[in-house]
Amino acid sequence: MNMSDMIGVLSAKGLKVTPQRLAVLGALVALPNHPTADSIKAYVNEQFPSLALGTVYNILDVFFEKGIVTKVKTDRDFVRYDIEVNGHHHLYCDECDYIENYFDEELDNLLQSYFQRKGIPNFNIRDINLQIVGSYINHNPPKNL
Amino acid sequence: MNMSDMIGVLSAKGLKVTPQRLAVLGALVALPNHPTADSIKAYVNEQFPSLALGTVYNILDVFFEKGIVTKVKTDRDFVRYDIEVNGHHHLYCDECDYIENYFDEELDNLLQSYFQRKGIPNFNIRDINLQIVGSYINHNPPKNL
DNA sequence: TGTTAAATAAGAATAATTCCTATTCGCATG
DNA sequence: CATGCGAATAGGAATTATTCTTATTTAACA
Ligand SMILES: [Mn+2]
Ligand SMILES: [Mn+2]
Ligand SMILES: [Zn+2]
Ligand SMILES: [Zn+2]
Repeated sequence: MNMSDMIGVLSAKGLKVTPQRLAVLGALVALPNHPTADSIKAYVNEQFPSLALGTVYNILDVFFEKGIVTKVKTDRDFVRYDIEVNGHHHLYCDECDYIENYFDEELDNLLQSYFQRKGIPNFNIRDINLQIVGSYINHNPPKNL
Repeated sequence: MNMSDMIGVLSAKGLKVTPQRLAVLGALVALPNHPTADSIKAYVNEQFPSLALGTVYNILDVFFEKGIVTKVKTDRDFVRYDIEVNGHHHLYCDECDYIENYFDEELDNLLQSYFQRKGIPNFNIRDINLQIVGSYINHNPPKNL
């Protein structure tokens, strides 16, 4: 995603294009591991020292409301953000805090047909996310959270 | 789960049997909706006013370490606890904060054989949890979080 | 270029959770 | 049953992720 793509993302949602928003969007694209607000701030601050943490939260909230990011559920006490808004699943590493995206159309079709056939009484399914927990072989995770 | 079952659970893990631990265990059994530390305290305090919130957290931590409870991942800023430690999935209601257990052996077999066949490169799967997001028809959730 | 509503910076406030420590208590031992 | 000890608890302080507040700045548009 290049600069004009990012400007397009913001404009398309009716958001003012500001350097702060572009920087946060760029961080979300650059950081591979579902970053926290804090790690986004740290990343952006290298080039843009004046960005305040409160502003990062404001921007992420707006992005969330507009569907530009999603939040990733963990059992730790902070939220992680995800620039990938198309439905996908996650690999959770047991041994570190790495969370990797997992796309699998075949799996999605399998699940869809399973629940279409079987259903859940009294419940309307809108979305299904798998948390695949385990560990990498020869794990060498990126440093950034 | 009755009182002697609960005493058995604690003893089996080498934990001292205290009234506080029994009360928290009882609350976990009684509260159907993956309660927070705070709602466990509120529930227990009705019969046991002296139980301190810090003690609830201590006890839940010990239970977690011993595998008596698990933590349920949400995108809100507090942790919810689960007395059901056997592998299962969750229905997340869109419209309220209800989280219901979902057991489905057929589904588990389906997933297991799928991943046995397909695998994930460089990753060892230990556990798979589905977050099934949607809404109940005619929803009338219990009051307790 | 000037106007204006929206966005930001900075710091205070909030709330879930953790930490600290004096006191209490379960339980093993005699 | 009494004693002693290490573990557990109560209560409050500390921490920390997140939210709130407000004065200042700025992007967008006429
Ligand atoms: Mn993701
Ligand atoms: Mn559960
Ligand atoms: Zn790892
Ligand atoms: Zn509901």
